[in-house]
Amino acid sequence: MKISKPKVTCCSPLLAGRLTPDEAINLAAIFRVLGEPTRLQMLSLIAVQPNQEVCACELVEPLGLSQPTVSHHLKVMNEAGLLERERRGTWIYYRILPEKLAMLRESLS
Amino acid sequence: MKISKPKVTCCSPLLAGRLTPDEAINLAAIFRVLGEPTRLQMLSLIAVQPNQEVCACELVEPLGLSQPTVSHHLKVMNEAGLLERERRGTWIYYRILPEKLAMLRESLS
DNA sequence: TAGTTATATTGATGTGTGTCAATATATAAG
DNA sequence: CTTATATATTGACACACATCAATATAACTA
Repeated sequence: MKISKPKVTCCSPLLAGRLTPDEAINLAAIFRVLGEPTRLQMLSLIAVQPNQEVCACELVEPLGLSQPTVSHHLKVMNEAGLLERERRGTWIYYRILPEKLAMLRESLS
Repeated sequence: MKISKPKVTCCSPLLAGRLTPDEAINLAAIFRVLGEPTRLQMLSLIAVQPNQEVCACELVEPLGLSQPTVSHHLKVMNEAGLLERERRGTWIYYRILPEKLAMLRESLS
């Protein structure tokens, strides 16, 4: 029996053939996550960190949003496969998953 | 005086530096357009046409949506710079603007 | 155990938008 | 001008979701 589920396979190329409804739903879900200015800013903030990661608390002040809102966006991007999270003590650090971005790039080709 | 406005310049690379709020808003607006399953299906339907174009009426039946809804999505994608439109008699034909997709690909790198 | 800090969840609220029926507009042909 | 077809607009409705305050949970420390 198969246990591991493929996390980074969702998108057949957009222009290569007619998308099935399921493919369209899955791909659109990821684009919708990127369709929020706040989340794009969070991604760019993570990307400019020297160690390519950031803890949730470090995002609240530069974004000017409440802690629950930041937590919500991080959860959304994590569940979409755009961010991975690692707990270290009290803090939780988030990193961008470049494979997911690469996959999105392919879907636009 | 300059008349033409640059249609295909909106997105600085997402991970190359901290996005300004304006950049984030502009880029997110395009991703939000792609964040709709119906619109992705429309793009893929256009892409598989032999002449890479389609008239609005040809989309209603395969999508199973009303004519106003199809018209609405076409307008959204046209205003986002993803589709160009050309009137030929009674019909209006839509084509994908590959430059826009290329620009989006770059923004994900 | 209690206290402190980081993160998550809940509930409420306002805004955005996908969808349709009905209607309007545009173009071409008699 | 009238008719027919293609496309756009309007208005209404339902649903999704970004946001916050309040609260809960988790992890560390004393």
